[in-house]
Amino acid sequence: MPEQKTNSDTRDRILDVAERLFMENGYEATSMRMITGAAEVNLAAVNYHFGCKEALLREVFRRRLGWLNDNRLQALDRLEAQAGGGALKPSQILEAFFGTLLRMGEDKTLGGMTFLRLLGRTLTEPAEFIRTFFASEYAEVIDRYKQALYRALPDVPQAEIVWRLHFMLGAMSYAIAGTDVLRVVTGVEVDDLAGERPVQDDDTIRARRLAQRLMPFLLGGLRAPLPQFDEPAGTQQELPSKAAKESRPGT
Amino acid sequence: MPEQKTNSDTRDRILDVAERLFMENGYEATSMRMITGAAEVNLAAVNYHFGCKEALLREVFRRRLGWLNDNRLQALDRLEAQAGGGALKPSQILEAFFGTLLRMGEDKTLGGMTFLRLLGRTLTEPAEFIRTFFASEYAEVIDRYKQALYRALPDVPQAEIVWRLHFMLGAMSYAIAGTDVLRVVTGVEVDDLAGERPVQDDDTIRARRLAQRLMPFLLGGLRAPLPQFDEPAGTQQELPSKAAKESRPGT
DNA sequence: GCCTCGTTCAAACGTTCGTTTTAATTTTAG
DNA sequence: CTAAAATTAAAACGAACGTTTGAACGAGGC
Repeated sequence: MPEQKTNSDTRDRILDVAERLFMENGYEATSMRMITGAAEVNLAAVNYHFGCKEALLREVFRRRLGWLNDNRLQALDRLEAQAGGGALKPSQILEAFFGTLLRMGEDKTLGGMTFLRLLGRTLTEPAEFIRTFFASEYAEVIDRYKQALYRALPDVPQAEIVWRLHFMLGAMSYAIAGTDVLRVVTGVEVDDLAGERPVQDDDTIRARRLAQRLMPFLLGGLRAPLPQFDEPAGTQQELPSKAAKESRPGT
Repeated sequence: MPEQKTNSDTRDRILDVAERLFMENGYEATSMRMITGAAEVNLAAVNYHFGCKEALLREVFRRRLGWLNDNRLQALDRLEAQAGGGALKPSQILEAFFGTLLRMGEDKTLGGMTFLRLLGRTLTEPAEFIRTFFASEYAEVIDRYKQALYRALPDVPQAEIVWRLHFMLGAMSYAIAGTDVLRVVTGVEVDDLAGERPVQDDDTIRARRLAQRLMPFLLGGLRAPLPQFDEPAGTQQELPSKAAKESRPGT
């Protein structure tokens, strides 16, 4: 019966290798034999320790998402405690949500950029078991942050906030999913551009740079003026009270 | 005279079905037998008409991306002509790039939302042949729009513009990839929120609504204030540092 | 010693994959 | 009309897939 008691390093080696290979090739294109071969364990070890391939993928995520979403909730708790019942600033909320994630990319013991890229790519996988798994893992944290954003932006229709949360998740996932995706479309390495220091092969620097660039973008999008709907039903109000509506970058 | 069952009928039926199934299941999880079965053609017809499965996927995209990127270039040509050598407004550039795409979602003869969702999901596929194919298909249009953005935002470092272009592509792809992805994370249907009229099953309305909400977000992100870099050894604000590294309490 | 039990191992299971083959059929052209 | 070419049909190919099997291994308690 597959029941783990001891902390066999076989189990962890499988998880580490699977995490990397799922990221590099995707779930379907990564075979059990690729995983067990790279991990130098027997082919049957995966089924013994995890049951089946689907369960292996779930476990790869469970061991990381547990930490991630726990810390996200704790970060939100801290903010709300020190706000003493008042509404939080949108920037605080985004920092707690996205910053916690991006900080995982700096810590190899938390999966580093490998896990972040895997997460970004897997969020678009259409397989049903993946979608339902993510839904259950994310349900609580998304609900808490949604409520926080509702309070932080009382003048913005809630549907609009959900849409923008969606947009932000997309921007983050693509940004995370790697330089790869960008290179596909732009044809260049981001790091090679505009006199920037060549990046050393260090996930810490990569993750920190990404965070520094992503957060302003997300905040700008979140606080953008509301769209004007071309429907007969009335005109929407303008921007939420926040400033920085027409701020041009630079200058 | 026999039926109009010409060869191109078989070819197009395969392409239409493959487009839909690749969108629903992803490339790897869609088998030739699923495609030929749903298209009601013989199994060998795919290999006869397209050569192999990879070439089929490429052809599915080629017939759409050709129109898309041609129109994107034409839209940019029009804008630059009427600007008479001057710089364009960022909103014009985004409208030409993303608006052209989103308008495909309103036109069933151009693939409609099915193709848009497929495109959004496929951009993250890690398979090498897909990446190189997209790189060649997108090379010209991306370069043109990049240059236009450089001129439109002369005070913004070019590396920053490339990053934000990346973020915008990500937000768009996720938004496009469907309500599915959002439902995974939020657990709700977007259309059910905040007193919005339930959407009728009409891709035209869906695509138009998406465009109206996405464009302000993208523009807000593109023009957000530039990030402050903490160049010397980490003197940034002390955010909730990594505490409680291995916590998975309750849940 | 022997027994137990969690783990590893080599081998094989049945299924499905993308592709090819061979023959029949339809379309095209002189 | 006839022959060649184009297209479809049915069956089979070998390879790879996820999974299962049953025996062997190795440490710990009696």
